[in-house]
Amino acid sequence: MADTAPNRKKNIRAENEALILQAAEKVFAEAGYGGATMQLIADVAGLPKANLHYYFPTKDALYRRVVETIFQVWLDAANVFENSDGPAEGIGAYIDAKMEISRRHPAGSKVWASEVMHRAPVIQEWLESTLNVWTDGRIALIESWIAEGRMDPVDPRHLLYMIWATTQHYADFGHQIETLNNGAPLDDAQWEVAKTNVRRIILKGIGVSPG
Amino acid sequence: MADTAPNRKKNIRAENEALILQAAEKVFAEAGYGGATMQLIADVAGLPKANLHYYFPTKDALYRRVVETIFQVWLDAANVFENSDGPAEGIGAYIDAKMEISRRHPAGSKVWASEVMHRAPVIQEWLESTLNVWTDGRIALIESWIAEGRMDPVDPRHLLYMIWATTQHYADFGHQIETLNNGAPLDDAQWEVAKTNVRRIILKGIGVSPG
DNA sequence: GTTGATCCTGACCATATGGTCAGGAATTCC
DNA sequence: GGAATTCCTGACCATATGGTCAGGATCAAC
Repeated sequence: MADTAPNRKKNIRAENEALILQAAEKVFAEAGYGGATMQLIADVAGLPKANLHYYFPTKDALYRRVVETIFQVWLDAANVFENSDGPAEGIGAYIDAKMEISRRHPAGSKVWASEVMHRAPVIQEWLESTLNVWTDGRIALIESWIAEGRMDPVDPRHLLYMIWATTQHYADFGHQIETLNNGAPLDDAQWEVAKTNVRRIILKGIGVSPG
Repeated sequence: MADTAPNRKKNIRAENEALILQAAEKVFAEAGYGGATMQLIADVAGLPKANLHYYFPTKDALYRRVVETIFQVWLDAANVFENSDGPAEGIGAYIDAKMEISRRHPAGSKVWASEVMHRAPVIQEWLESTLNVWTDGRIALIESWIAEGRMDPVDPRHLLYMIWATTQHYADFGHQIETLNNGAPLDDAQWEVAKTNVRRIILKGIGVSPG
């Protein structure tokens, strides 16, 4: 109680924007863009609807900000790949990072999935530029590993798709997984099993012994 | 032109329902339940909106019928597993079948994904019963293969998740894949590469030599 | 060609939703 | 303490959407 009072009005804007963005991410994830309502987001954030429009002029603007936030998370994880020494470390760590995102940031993953399923009205440009470049870079890296005989000659592109698909599945289809787990979310041990299985099957599948 | 005229009014109901269901699946897939409008579905189907309500009383009823159709497709593919002789054939054929569905029925896959992401308002009961039973059965089968030493001792549940995730990814994230393929859908050869890679990596990953 | 059944649809309605705005409350700064 | 700035919000509006309905068209059967 000694550190909330002092900031009053100082970063009140930042705080409220964060509050709204968090609520919005949750609602957009659970209802989709079309199903989400400003009123519901306001309720989740615990603010009057008019207040949302004070910070974010339109629903679209709010949605865009939510999606932008998700890019950042995605990019952060993507960089694990960069500073790696080889397939075992690079791909293994990337899988771990993406599994961790699915666990800690499931709503973001769902918003991304929803966005792409709806033909990426907001991130299309980003897909064509940043993601495309990133993917090509990673493909080149994987091809060099293949050329050096450090892994099987699989198609790098489809390997990436498999990693994305499998890791994001734990977020996007979390409800289905929960249902098949007697209605309970995966606990720590179960997440560990999931992560280990994904890493092991993929790494062995491409001829890499886990390092 | 000799066989459409005679049936007039005969199975006109069946024909129109099919037409509407097809349009609805497409629209629900692209816009989500909340974003889809009866008007747009009507436009896609080429019928007046009021006509939709003649065949389907509410948007919800129409959506349910669409989702039910998708179950059927899913179940048909699931049975490939049943009549198999071992992991190489059973899992390999299952992967092929699911890849084929992603290719031929992408809208259905998206509707399914959307439904699950929104906490399965329609199919929850089905997830808890049919899917749960099916999954347990397949897990038991895989465990028997493991016990017989015909594949590595992986966690069968997470293996299934990986297969679902990877194969459905080609439908649900089809737009992203298309964008990363210079804006063009995968052609026949590319689909073959995708299928082969998925099958090979997973089968090798679980210690099965493709049979 | 009349009857009964099914199919079709333009016009209409009630509601929900995104968005606006005028006026007021806090807070900071001098 | 008062001026300037930022923040807040209840009440309101225009529009879009799901859904209704009365009346008409079409068709098989006889």
